[in-house]
Amino acid sequence: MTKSYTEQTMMSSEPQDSATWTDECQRSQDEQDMEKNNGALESMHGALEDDDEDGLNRLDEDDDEEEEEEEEEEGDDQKPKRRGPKKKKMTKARMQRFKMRRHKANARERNRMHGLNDALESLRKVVPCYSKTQKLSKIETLRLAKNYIWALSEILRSGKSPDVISFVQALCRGLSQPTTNLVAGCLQLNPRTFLPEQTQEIPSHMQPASASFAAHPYSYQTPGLPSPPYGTMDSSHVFHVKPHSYGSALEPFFETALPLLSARHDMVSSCH
DNA sequence: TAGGCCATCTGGTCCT
DNA sequence: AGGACCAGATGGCCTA
Repeated sequence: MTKSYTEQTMMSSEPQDSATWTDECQRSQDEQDMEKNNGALESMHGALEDDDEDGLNRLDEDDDEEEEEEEEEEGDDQKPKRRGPKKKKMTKARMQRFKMRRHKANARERNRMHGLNDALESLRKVVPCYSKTQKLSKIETLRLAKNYIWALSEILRSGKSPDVISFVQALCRGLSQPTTNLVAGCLQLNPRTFLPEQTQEIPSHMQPASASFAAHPYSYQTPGLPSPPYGTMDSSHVFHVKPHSYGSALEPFFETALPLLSARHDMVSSCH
């Protein structure tokens, strides 16, 4: 899995400076002690994932005698008084507990993200163009999945199977150029056959007149996306399509629901 | 080298 | 109180 990567980053990444944390602790001697303890905390990390409570319990006991010092009586009149709840003084034990909580929260967050990524990976597998070597990005996977769902539901709704070009057009709405190429490659279709000739806000292929599908009701709007490729269908891009066999997810679809691929070779040959 | 993508850390918020 | 979820920040890796 990503274990090795995780471990690498765990080892390499220092605890990031957060304003509150560093303000509170200001690199005190305690923190230096804590940094010495980082090794122990790191090794504890594995145990934490197994729901290790021992460390915490021990720390709680350690902290008992210091727990009650709420204080922080800013006797200093020079500084403006701070609003809000008074901050507890960061004792060594409290800091240790804080770090323990953080490590546990980090571990949970990692697990959560891994679960999310697993789900995304399984989504990749049921969406057209699954490839272990050329993985779709997360965002592209979601967009393609949305288009795929829409295209399939449109087929169900209309009761008609669209032509391949229209289907690919529907799949590629709002996708980046590389992903569009990938989808086309999966279908062994030349992207030029379904991409508009000129760049437009609303590509011509998305207009109902040019496609068997009605206009996409939930088409992706690409509102101010940071990177140019998103949502653009500029046919001036160079297409580097490496045709390969259909994705595993697509095969059953075309074999059962869309028996129109027999005409695919005709179309492809007519494109060249 | 810039930009895209990703994993991780972190603090905040909400919920149980 | 603790966990889940979220979004921002950060740094690493990869590619055009």
